[in-house]
Amino acid sequence: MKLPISFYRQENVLKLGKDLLGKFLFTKIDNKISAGMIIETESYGGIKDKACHAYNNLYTERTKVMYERGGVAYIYLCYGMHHLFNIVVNKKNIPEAILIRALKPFIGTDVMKERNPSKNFLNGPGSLCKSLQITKKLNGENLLGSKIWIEDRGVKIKDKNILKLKRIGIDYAKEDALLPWRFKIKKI
DNA sequence: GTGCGGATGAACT
DNA sequence: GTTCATCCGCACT
Repeated sequence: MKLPISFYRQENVLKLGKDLLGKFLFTKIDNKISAGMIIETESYGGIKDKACHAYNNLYTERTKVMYERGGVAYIYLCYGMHHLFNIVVNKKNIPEAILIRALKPFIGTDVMKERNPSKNFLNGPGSLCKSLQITKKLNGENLLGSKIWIEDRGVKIKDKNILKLKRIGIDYAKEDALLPWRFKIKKI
């Protein structure tokens, strides 16, 4: 079943980063469904997090989506070539989001490989967006809609099987770059 | 209008 | 571990 809106409105972005592990991200683009299980996330903690685009309450055309109520998609272009998909959480005007970094194939593997022939087609935030055809067109899209959504299929990840690691590619955030806000399912 | 740096990926060693 | 392709968005003038 689709995650209810109340899930996204919770106020603990770190708990949500962990809770999203084992959930399933779906897209339906051009009438083709593809999906994967979320196995790695990173939490971005609002105006006090130097790694967050909304640090210091920065409000621009790009970041405004993060100020929406939880339950919408924040998608932007990085390095001029990669789309990155984030889940906006918490209340309106609290700009917190969770970046999806990796998925495990579930549905529509052939379609995904066709869109992204690379070996790591769901490993890495830019790669998985290419495979699921997530583009800026979906920026601000409601995650309970019919184009992009997240389902709970009863998979439970125990806390002892979750690795807590520092986030990647944000060295400019100085001390915040060391925060263990990346969550990953331990390989069994 | 202009300058500059980035929440990356792929292909290397 | 390294390099580099490649261009949007932010902050300024």
